[in-house]
Amino acid sequence: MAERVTSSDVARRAGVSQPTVSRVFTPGMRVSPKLEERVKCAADELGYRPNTLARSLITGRSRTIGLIVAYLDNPFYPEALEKLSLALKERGYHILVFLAANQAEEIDPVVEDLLAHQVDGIIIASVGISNKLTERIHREGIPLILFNRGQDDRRLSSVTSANFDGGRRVAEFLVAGGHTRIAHISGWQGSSTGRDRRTGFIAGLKAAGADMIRCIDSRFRREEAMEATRRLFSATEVPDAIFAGNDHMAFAVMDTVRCELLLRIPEDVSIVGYDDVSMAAWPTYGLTTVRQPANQMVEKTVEMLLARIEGDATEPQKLEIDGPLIIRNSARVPEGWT
Amino acid sequence: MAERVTSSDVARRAGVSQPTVSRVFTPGMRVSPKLEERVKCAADELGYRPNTLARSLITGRSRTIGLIVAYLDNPFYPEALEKLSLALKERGYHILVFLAANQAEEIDPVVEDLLAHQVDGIIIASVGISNKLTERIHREGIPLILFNRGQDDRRLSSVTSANFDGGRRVAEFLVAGGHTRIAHISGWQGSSTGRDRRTGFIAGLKAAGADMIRCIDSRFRREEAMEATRRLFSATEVPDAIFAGNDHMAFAVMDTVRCELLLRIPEDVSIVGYDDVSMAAWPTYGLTTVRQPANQMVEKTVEMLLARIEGDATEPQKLEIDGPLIIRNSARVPEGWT
DNA sequence: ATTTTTCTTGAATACGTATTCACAATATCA
DNA sequence: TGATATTGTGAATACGTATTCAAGAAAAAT
Repeated sequence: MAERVTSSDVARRAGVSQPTVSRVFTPGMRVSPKLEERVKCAADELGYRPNTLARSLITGRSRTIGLIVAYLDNPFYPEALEKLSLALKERGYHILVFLAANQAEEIDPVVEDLLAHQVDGIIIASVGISNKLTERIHREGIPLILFNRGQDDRRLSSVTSANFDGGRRVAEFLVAGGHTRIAHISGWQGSSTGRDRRTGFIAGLKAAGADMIRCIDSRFRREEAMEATRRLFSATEVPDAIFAGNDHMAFAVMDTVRCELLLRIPEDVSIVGYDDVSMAAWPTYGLTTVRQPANQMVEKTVEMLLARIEGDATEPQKLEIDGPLIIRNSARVPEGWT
Repeated sequence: MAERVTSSDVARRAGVSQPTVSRVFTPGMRVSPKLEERVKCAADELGYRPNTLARSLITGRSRTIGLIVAYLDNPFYPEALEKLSLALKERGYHILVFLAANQAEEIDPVVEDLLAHQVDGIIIASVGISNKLTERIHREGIPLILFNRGQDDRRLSSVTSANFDGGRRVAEFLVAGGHTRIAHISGWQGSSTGRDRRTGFIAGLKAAGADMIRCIDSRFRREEAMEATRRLFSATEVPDAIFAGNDHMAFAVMDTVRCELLLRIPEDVSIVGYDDVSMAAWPTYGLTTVRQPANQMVEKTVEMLLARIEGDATEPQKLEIDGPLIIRNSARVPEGWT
């Protein structure tokens, strides 16, 4: 019933050879205007479209990028996904999406799957990859980029924001605001992103002669962040400022602080997040947060990826993009802060 | 550099023929245990994986589903995407994702693109499709399902929630709650989802002898919903209840009502949404809303799709799944409401 | 007008796998 | 044991396109 129409069918109807049809549909190939018109006409009548699979089999490139992403409940990733999809579409690439549902899930088989699909490149957002697979991918020469996640391997490229600096800047901001009992609800310490923000934060506090009263790893999870908040406030020494490892957790903290503990923000406690997802600007939250410049991050990711796919094999590189602290109403603003 | 390893390479090394290698990697084909072991061993040593493209070219099925989705800023869709991806992965299918960034965008070329990629089926979430393309897809016999969106065409299958009933139920709930100045900020009236909820709502009001004081189409957009809210409250007759066409807009309404207009919810005005995204349960919002049973919707979508792909061609059908009204704190609860 | 060059086109082939088909080898039965 | 049924395997081919390669037509140069 699904009677496929092939280039040969078109050729027959247009009275030309199959290669001619192929040339008509291959950008950059020259065909005489007369034949081109005849072929296009016949193709339209038959409803012909080149079979991408067969084309990819020949050329060795599928114009498809594999994307692995987790944490879709954190709005940063849908936003990034949207931008990535758009940027790649503009350049004629498609996206094969895999969701690494839970953190613990092994992504190696997923990557194997992508390789079997002959993707031209791979973007991995917010998850890590095993050494064995890194080796394999490196050998096969297929470009891979870690998005919003670094990994200590010379062969891997990554694009992140300047997480250490961001964490440090938050520390300076909170100390300057006169906070004395500062706590941190950190992102997953098994991830570079979570670690860098934390170490940057600690370094910033130390440089200012301050310290944290408490640090709880809530692994970027809402429920854990809520639980951590309760723990923080059930201790004898109650925090007057909390830095959350990302916005997603910061919202959880704010919800808990306001609705369960019935405290005011920022009068009783200041909250700072990380990412600047669009929700952070919603008036209900008005979250002070470090912006991850998603547009630039995506742009650079795509750029690096395509450079390695189409151009000459560039060296792997780790890119860190700086992002500003966006000041809103969830944290006390120091006097005369610029 | 990217030295591909093919089934022939494996065959040579294992001392067998290429078809034998193929059989080893084709489930359901029988090969003697001895050879199977030899082949698997050789394959491992060489790092061989069957080339999905070549395989699909032969079999005519790519085990890939095309997914078109818009409105990724409405958390309902990332949630649905995640569930869809998971359900399809379990059944051995992959997802080729296309984002129809803005509403107005023509999705026809996108579908054409999917067809060229030989997808086995197509899921379109929250967007419509032209008659011409419907005809074409119907002719080619490739299964297509509209998700969370209906369309008046006998040839199209769709899975939605019972939007009319949902709207009606909200009306009954608000009237029973004693509201007398009820307004509706509707979803896009160009979509069945937006229309059905609205007409159901109106029908429910009418049945209860009530009426709307105002209805504004905010096309599922946050900004427009905020603007609509301001308009509602700048009129002489101010609403005491607002039904928003989905949760995404309901949050916008709540933000505006509380932070700009400085009114209390639900004391001054009741707000009801539609979808029951996970955010609706966040204590800050506690949104009373009609649940779209996303799990069931996804399950049914996948089931219908695969039935048409793998099984005998079933007739197109339009499925409506009922969802309950979830009562939280954003709307006054009628006395003795069950 | 003849040679050289450029441009078009078609015949043949390759991409990597799945699938007949025929044949050899083994197992089953009388 | 001989005939038949049953596997298991390899040679050949097909899937739909892109890409040599050689040849023919047209244009440019002599």
